[in-house]
Amino acid sequence: MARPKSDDKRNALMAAATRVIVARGLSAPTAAIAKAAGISNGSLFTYFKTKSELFNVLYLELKTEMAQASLRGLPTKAPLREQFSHLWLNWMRWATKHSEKRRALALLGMSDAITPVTRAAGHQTMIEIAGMLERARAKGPMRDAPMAFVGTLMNSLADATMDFIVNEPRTADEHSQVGFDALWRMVAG
Amino acid sequence: MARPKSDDKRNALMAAATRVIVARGLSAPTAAIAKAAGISNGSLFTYFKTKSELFNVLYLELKTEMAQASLRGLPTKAPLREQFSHLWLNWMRWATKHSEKRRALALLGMSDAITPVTRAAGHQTMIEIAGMLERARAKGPMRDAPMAFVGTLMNSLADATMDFIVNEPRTADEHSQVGFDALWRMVAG
Amino acid sequence: MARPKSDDKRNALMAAATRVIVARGLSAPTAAIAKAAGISNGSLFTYFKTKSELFNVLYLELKTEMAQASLRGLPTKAPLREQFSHLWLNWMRWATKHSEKRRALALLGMSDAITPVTRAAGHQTMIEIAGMLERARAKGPMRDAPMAFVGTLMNSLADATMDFIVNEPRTADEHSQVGFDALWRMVAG
Amino acid sequence: MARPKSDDKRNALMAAATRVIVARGLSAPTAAIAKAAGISNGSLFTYFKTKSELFNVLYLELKTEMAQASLRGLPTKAPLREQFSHLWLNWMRWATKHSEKRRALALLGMSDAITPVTRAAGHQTMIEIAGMLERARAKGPMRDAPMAFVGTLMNSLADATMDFIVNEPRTADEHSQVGFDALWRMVAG
DNA sequence: CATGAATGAGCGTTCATTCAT
DNA sequence: GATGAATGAACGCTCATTCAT
Repeated sequence: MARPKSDDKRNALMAAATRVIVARGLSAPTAAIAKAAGISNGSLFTYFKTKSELFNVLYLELKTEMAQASLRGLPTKAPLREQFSHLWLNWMRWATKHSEKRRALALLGMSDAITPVTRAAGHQTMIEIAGMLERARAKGPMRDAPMAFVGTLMNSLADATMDFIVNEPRTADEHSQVGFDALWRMVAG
Repeated sequence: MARPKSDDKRNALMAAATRVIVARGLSAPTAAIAKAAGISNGSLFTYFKTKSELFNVLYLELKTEMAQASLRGLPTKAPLREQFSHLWLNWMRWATKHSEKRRALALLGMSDAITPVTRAAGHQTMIEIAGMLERARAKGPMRDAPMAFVGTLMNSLADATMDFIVNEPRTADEHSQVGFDALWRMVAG
Repeated sequence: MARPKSDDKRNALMAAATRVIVARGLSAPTAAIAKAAGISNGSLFTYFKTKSELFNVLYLELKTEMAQASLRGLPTKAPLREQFSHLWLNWMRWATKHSEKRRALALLGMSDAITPVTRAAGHQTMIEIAGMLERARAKGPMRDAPMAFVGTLMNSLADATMDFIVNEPRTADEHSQVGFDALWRMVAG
Repeated sequence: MARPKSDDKRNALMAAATRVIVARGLSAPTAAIAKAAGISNGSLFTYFKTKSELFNVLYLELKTEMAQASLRGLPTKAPLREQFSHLWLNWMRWATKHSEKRRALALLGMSDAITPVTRAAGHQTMIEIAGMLERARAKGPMRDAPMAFVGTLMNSLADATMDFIVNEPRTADEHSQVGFDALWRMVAG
């Protein structure tokens, strides 16, 4: 496995891509990304065979980071609602703190370049969250709806909440809570 | 007075743009759109000064059509929940029936080409829907949350529901209802 | 001969072309010229088969007008130098007064569109002036140089003088005189 | 340090631009220039950011070359008239020998693409020539005329002479002399 | 492996000219 | 004849990717 090339540069490239995608959109030239990473345009392609590969890897990395941030310090013994609330607040805080990453992730999510395989892997990173959602709705009004649907609804609510709080960082925690309560009402009744 | 600008061609252009955007994304070449509309590449520019203008006009037209479809046959005298439910089902049916338009609209919504002015006009088309939402939450648990936030949540729920039913047209009505119930629980308690 | 179409429009087209060429250069679109003339773009081509033809006709018309203006009121009985001086001042005054026409003429003169035939015809319009030049240098230091050469020199001097006075209309007459004296020294010794 | 930008290619580009501009005018496509230089159309833009920049650089380079050619071997100790004559003949010989460059320079001189800054720099290259002209006319009949005017007249005479001799290379030197004598008579009396 | 020049397909837009009305 | 929409070739420039150094 061990990557043959410099991890530093690879990371610089990821960070640069995040910044540049946010600033210039998905059509950002590879040359701009390389420049922002402090390396030559040609070198980008020794780290990622194509622009598309860079985007896929970045997408997955950001998604993974986001999922892991959500799970940090989960009070495993506490009641479900409290666990879920903890997770949700982690999630929102990550989005607030890393708004650039979150924005890049959102953009990448709608890129044609992201393959179904990558999307599936992205879902996998959230499997624990999905598990909690599953339990949360088990006795609620959505107990008979397909999980895929419920998951979609949760994600859309999370995205909407992020969209909102990113622009109003002052009241971030407050609105995060409002978002969570809304989710819980929706799912657990 | 010479050949007048043809409404047929204009419409063909809009329809072609819708199709081609869905098929090839926002980077769809104007030449491809023109060809799909059965006209020469140059002619596209007698109908729309720039690609960007075409996108803006199309965005607004689709958004307007969607909003109007939602309001069709609204039972103005009925209780609010029934009215809203009617509207929601209309909305979802339009999305199911015109899934290409709905997909194009979603893509256009994230295009850099769409100006703030166009976005604002787009919001206007949904003002009646926003009014109903306002009344729906007036006594509910979200009565103190900013309307902008509640609106965002509703839209995200609508989008998520559409995303889901578009891929499962058989159960569209059923899941639309599930989506609405979720919304109502969230907003009106 | 009698032109079948409106002389008014034809003239408007010439005047418009003059203005537009000065303002936007030789690459001025035919549509811009038509618009400036108050007619439709298509109509331009009923008056001139091609853009090139318009340019050739305009070139010749301006050149003719310039030559005729030079000869106006020529004191045929006066000594040669006085006649020539009169002509030269006429010439310069026309250039000062119709600086747009003069500028358009200069631009047209270097257009690839102007055919050798048109250029030859343009020379013809100046044949009387050439005759005076011929007599002026008959006993002077350039008596053995080819007339074509002497003519070229005179034209270049005229152009340079015009270029100068057009930008300094206040001293136009004075510098015109300086230009003429220079010419006379050069040619007649 | 990778493939360095090749001077050969740069020069090929300049030479090609010169040829193609003469052959096809100022509207010569960049692709034609690149092709004539033996490189790909895209590569032109690694050497010159825009077509306009290429034109400006070429203009200045040709103008500089012309000015330097004029000054080669100037007999600094000789009387002014002899120095000036030497310079003039150098000038005309360069024009005869490099008639394509001279034609391209003339065309570029009337291009809208050439910026005032470039034009000013072009003037600078001829500053020594202007100095000689200044001294030549110091006691002559044009001693009171603005130098800008006298300079314009000299240039126009030079251009006219070049125009003439380029088409008659056999008698080039002879007519160059005639041109110089004319200039001297005009300026120095 | 790093560099950045080289490549060439591709794009949005313009414009002289034609042609339906 | 007048109009202005229709046409399509052409252009300047960009950019992902390759390759010589």
